[in-house]
Amino acid sequence: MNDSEEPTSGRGATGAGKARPKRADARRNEKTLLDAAAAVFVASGVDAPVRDIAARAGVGMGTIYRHFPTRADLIIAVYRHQVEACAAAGPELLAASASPHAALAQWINLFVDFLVTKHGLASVLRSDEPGFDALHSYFLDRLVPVCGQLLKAAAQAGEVRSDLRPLELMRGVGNLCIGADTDPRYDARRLVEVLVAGLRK
Amino acid sequence: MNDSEEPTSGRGATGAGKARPKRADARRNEKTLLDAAAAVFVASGVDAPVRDIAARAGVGMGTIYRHFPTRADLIIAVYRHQVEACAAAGPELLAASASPHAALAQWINLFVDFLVTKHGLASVLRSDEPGFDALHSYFLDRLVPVCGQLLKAAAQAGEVRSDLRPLELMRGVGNLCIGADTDPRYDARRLVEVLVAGLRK
DNA sequence: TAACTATACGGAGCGATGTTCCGCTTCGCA
DNA sequence: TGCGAAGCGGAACATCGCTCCGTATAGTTA
Repeated sequence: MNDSEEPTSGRGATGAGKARPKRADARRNEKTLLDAAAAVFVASGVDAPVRDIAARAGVGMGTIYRHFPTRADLIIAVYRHQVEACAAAGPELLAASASPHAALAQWINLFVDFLVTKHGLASVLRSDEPGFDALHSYFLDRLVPVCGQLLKAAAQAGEVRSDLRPLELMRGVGNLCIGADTDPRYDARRLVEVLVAGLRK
Repeated sequence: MNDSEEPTSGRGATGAGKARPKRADARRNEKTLLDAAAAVFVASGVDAPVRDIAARAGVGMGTIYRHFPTRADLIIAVYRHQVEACAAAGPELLAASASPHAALAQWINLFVDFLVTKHGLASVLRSDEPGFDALHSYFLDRLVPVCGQLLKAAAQAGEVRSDLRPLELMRGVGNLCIGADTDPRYDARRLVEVLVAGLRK
């Protein structure tokens, strides 16, 4: 596919005309912005103000918003690689593991580790906050099918109940991870483990 | 206890001097504000702007903030009765039910019903949002002990695993309820049910 | 090399929101 | 009836996400 970090959707919306390549400074700034955003997210959490990211990258607000139409798009771009990796791990685990339920559990662990290590990502994943639909949708669109595959395999093996949709499971796991990074008394991993245990028939 | 709806903490902070009673108009306004807030919360969700509540009550911003130092304090005051009722239901269920695990499950259902019917309450319950510590703390302080009692009874009866702290269970259940009111595809009740099932030894 | 134009940039500014501040009003007591 | 303290209203402040538009520059072309 297109290997450049494009914000949200393919750009070739209007007809077949091949899109003009971006100017050199624009490409440079996009990279700079992604790096700055990643650094700021680590330092201050995913909720960090857009202004901080712009300042860190040494660019103006306008620049950030031309490259990433929305705060959510920037977050998506920063974590796209890791989400893709997580999605790819699903089938691999299923193939490598003897029991589908074990594969499901391992895959969910992967997802939880990802969420828990990104300060505030889980919080921002919940749909309600306006403007974050794109973020929510991206995660769900990408991961729900994978989860569905694992869940279906486990259900067919008779290992788990079959009345739970992958969407619900994913959102449940995501929700359980909220706040795991700010309160040491709250161990999201363990709760997710309990949830996954509850899946068993 | 003190039957007046006091914002956050007992007011008699400074020494033993008995606090002067509030002026009549102040008491009236407090009631008006609580009613207005409850109505606005139902209509627009718990995230409704403070200005809307002030407008609905026909008072200025200053008035709201003198009675409730923070948006969170107002939310607490509005839902205090129901939270207390939920807390009181714990021991009753434990006494009435044959199996402690069943009592726990029923009690959690009560809590989930409460959360799910208040638009946006669950979202606002997560600690991270600054200024909402009070809300988070109130719910936890009030309900965690009750949950602990039920959990302990169930553990002692050998019905559930004993390595999960009540705080974690409560936060997990609360988190699972986030977004249940905005997305019909997400059934929080069922997920909580799965979680509670996972508690079983 | 020198114009010239599409592209990109910067940051002031807008609208929303939570919260604070302070001059004015009103209650309730003497 | 007067007066001080309690209470009130809402303008104003700080912080957000995001938009707009005048200016700068990359890259092309003569």
